[in-house]
Amino acid sequence: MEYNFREIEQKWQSFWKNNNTYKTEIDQLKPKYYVLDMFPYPSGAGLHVGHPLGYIASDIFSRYKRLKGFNVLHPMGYDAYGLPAEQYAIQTGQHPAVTTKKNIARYREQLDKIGFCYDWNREIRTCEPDYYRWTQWAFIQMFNHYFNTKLQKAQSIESLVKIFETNGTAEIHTSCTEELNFTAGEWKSKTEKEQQEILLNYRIAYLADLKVNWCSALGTVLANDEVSEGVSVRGGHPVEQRVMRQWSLRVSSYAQRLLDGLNTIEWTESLTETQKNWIGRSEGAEMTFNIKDRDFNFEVFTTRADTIYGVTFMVLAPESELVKQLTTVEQATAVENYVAATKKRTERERIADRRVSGVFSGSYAINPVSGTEIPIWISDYVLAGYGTGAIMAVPAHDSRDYAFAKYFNLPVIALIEGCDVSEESFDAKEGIMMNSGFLNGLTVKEAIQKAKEYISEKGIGRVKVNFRLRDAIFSRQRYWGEPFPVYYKDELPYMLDESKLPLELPEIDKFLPTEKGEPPLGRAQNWETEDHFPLELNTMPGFAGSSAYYLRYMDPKNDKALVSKEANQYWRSVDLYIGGTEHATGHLVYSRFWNKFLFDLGLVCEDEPFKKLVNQGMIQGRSNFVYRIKDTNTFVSLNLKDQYETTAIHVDVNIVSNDVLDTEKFKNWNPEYKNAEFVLEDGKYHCGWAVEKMSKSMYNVVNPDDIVEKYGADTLRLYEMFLGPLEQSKPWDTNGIDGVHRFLKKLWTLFYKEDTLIVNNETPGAEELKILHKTIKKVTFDIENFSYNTSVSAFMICVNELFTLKCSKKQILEPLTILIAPFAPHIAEELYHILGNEDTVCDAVFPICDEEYLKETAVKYPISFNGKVRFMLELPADMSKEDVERIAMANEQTLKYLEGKSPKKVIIVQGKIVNIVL
RNA sequence: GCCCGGAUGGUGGAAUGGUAGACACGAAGGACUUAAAAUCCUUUGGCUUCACGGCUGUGCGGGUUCAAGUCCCGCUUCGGGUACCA
Repeated sequence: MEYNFREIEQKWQSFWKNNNTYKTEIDQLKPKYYVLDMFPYPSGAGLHVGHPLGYIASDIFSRYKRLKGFNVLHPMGYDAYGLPAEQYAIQTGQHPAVTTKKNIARYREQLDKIGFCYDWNREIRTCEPDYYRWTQWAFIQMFNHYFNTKLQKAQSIESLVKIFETNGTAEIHTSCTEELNFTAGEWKSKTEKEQQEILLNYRIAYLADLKVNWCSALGTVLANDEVSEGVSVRGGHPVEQRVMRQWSLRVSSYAQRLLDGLNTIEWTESLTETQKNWIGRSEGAEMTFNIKDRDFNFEVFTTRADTIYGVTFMVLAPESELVKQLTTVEQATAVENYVAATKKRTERERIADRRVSGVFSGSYAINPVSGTEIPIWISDYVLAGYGTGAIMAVPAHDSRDYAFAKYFNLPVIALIEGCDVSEESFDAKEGIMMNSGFLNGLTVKEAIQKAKEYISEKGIGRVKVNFRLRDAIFSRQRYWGEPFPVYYKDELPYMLDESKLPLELPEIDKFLPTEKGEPPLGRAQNWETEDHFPLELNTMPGFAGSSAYYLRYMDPKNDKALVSKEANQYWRSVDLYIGGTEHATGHLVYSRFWNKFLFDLGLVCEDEPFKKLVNQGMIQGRSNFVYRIKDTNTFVSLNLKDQYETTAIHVDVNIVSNDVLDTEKFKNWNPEYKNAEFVLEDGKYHCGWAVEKMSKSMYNVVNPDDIVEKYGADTLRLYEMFLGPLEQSKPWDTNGIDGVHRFLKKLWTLFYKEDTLIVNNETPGAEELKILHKTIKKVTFDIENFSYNTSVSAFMICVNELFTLKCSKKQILEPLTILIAPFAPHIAEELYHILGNEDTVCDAVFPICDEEYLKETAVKYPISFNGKVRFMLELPADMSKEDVERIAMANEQTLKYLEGKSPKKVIIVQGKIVNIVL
C-alpha cells in the first residue's frame, strides 16, 4: 500500500470533526495550557504560504502539551474590522460585512486543509455584535474610571467626585489631560455641564481637543503606531497634525506598569526592548527658570541637570503656549512669521528637511544656578508634545543644540575635561566635569546625581520621570468598526446603559463621509437614542477588537460577561502567544493596557495577558526570472545570459521547479510568450532568482492549497518547520520540499512493504531502543525550545537508521508515531490506527526518554595534537582519565605524531576528547 | 544617530568552548527499467596527492584558551525597530 496522503488526510480531518476531537472544556482535574495565535485579518487575497508558519508552530506545541497531559485551549478567530474591506466597499459598493464573510469562509477553508487542532466552537469575529458588545462594554468601564497615580491603578469616577466634593483638587493623585485647581466649594457651585467637562479631564476613556494624526486620504485620524515617518502604515498616505476633538484612552498613565510588567513575562529580548523604547521612560529633572525683569517663570525637562553651567540659550517649541507670553514687542512680527511658517509644514516635511531654523523671542531667562542671562529662542526642533515643550540648550553636549548654536552663532561652553567641541558636540555621558561650579571634578554620572539633589534642595526644580508613550487616539472617522456606546446631551458625551448593548452598526447608503464632512455614520437613519439624543458618529479603531479577544476565547458564548470568573480563574492568561513582530508597539501595548485595566477592576485574575511570546519570522518571497534577449521573443538560460543583452523578467514561481522553467507552461502563462523560443543549457532552461517580498506583482506567491494538493498537509507542516529556525525571517523556497515528502514515504515503508503490513511484535534490541530514545530526547528538548527545524531532522535521522536496520517492530514504531503526531498529525493518526489503536493519537501519552538506553559502552575519542584531530581511538566509556591518557600516549599513532618530543601537557575530557599539547 | 539581530559549502541550514558543515535540496556517477517516473546505492567545502595523507577553511583584524563558528575587543556589511524625546 502506498502512502496515499489525500485519502488519509481527508479521512482523519472528518474523523476529528465528527468526534469533536478538538473541543475543549474546563477540566479541574487537568492542568491547563493556553496556546494562542495572533488572529488574522481576513484579507481578500487569502492565505499565502507564509501565513501558516506561526499557526503550525503553535499547533505543534498545542498537540505536544495535550500529549503531555494538559488541557489545552487553542482557539482561532478573525480580526474582522479593518480598512481594506471598507476601502473595497467604497470602490465597489459591496458591504464590508459581505466581503468579510466571504473572506473568512475562504480563510477557514484554507486553514482546515492544514489540519489544525483549533477548537472552532470558540471561534470569535470582532465584527459580530455578540463579540463587540464587550468591546463597547469595556469602553464604558474606561469612561467610568480614572487612574490613581499614587495607587497606580484605576478607580471609579464616583470616588473621584467624592474627593472633589470634600477636598477639591487639593490632594488628588490622578492622570489628567491638564492640571486643574479648584476647591470643594468651587466644584459644588459648578453646573452639571461644567462638572462633566471637568471629569473628562480625568476619565481613562476621555474626549478632548488633541493634536492628532490626520490622514486625509483615509479620511480618518490615526494612532501613533499607525503612522511611521510621517505617512500611514497602511497605504503610505501623508499624515498631518491637526487639533480635533477625539476619544482617547489614557494608556500613558499605565506607562510605568507597562514597563515593570515586561520583567515578569518571557518575551524575546528584542520585543521587550522595542516596547521599552516605545514606552520611553526617561528620568531627569524639571527645572524652573525665571525671566529677566519679569515676574514670570517656566519649566524645562532635562536628563542632564549636570550640564546646567553650559546652558547658553533656551528653546521653545513653536506650538508652545509660552511663545505668546515670552515674545517681546520688538520680536512679535518675526516670531509670528516663524510660527506661521512652521505650522504650514507637515510632520513629514519637518522630518525630511532638517535645516536649522528658529527665531529669537526677545526675552531672557536667568540660569537658576549660575545666575547668567540666557536668550530664549523658538525653534521647531523642540516638540510641544514632549516634556514641557521647552528646553535648556547645552550646545557643547547635545548635537541638536550644537547645530542650532553654530547656525545662529551662539556661545558653546565645554563642561567636560579634555573634550573637543570645535567641530561637534560631545554627547557621551562620560568624563570629568569642569567649568561647572560645585560639580567640578565629578564624573558625569556623579554630577547628574549631585545636580538633581542640589536643585531639589534649593527648590529650583524636582526629579521627574517622563514617558514617550502617548495616549491612544480612539476615534476613527470610518464606517467599518465598533460604534461607540455614546450619545450626546447638551454637547457632552454620556454612556448608554449597559442593557442597551450591543449598539449595532447601522446600515448606510454609501460608505463615505456626509456632505457636511461628518463621518459615514452621519448617513445612518435614526442614529439616536430612544429619547432622541444623537449617537456618536465615530467608530473605534482596529485595535479595539483585538485588545481583549484572548479573554473572550475563554468563555465565548457568555452573554452575561466578557468572561466568567470561573473560566478566567481556570484559563487565567495565555501561556504561549505566537505571532509576528509587527504588533510590537500596537496590539501588544494596547492589549496589555486593556488587560491591566480589567485587572484593576478585579475582572481578570492576571495582570499580564501573555506570559510567553514567540515571534515567528517573516516568510519572504523567492522570485524567479527569465532573461529575454533584447527586442526578441527569445529567452536565454541563466548561465548563458551574459553572452547576450537581456532583460530580466519575473516569471511565476509556480511554473518553475528547482529553478528549471517548464517552457510549455511558460508559453501558456501569458499570450505574449506564446511563440517564445529558448536558448537552453543541457536541454533545460535555468531561471535566476532573488529574495523579495511575497507579492502578486513579483509572481512569487505560493498558495498553501497547491502544496497540500501536491504533497499533502503533513508535508507542508513539516517543510515549513524544516525551512529554518522559527524566529528567523527566511524566503519560501519550494525547492527541498521533496526531501520532506520522501521522508514521510520512507516512514510509511517501515509499516508496509508493497501491500503487506510488516509491523511485528518482536522485542527490539539495544540499538533500536537507543535510536528511539535518542530521538525522544532530542525532539522533546527541541519542542520545548521551539527548535522545530532540528526536530524534523531528528525524525529523518531516526527513520533513516531504522530503515537501515529494517526495523518494523511495533514497540519502536508506536512511540515514534506518537512522537511525530504533533508535527504530522494525519499520517500519525493513520499509523496509530494501523498499529491497532482505536482512539485518537491526540490523546496518547507522549513517550518519555529512558536514559538507560542511551548509555554508551564505548567512546570514540578523537586524539588531537595542539587542537588538531589526527585519529580516533575507541575506548570503554567508563575508563578513567588516567587509563585513557595511558593508552592514548602508548598508542603507536600517537608516537608517530609526537615525533619523539614529549608533550607539555595532556588534556583529557572524559567521554569527549584527548588533546596533546606539544 | 541610537537599540536589537545576523554573516558558516552551489542552496536552506546543524553544531551545552571539545571531530565544523548534522539533516535536507541540488549536482555527479551507478543499479533497476525497452524508456521515463518512483525507488535504492556511492560521491559531494576548497586546494593538493596515483593513493595513504597533507594543507586550508565559519565576513575582516586582534585577543583569551590545551582547544574558538561559539567568549572578549575593534572593524566591515546586511536585516529589523526607532527617532529632532532634550
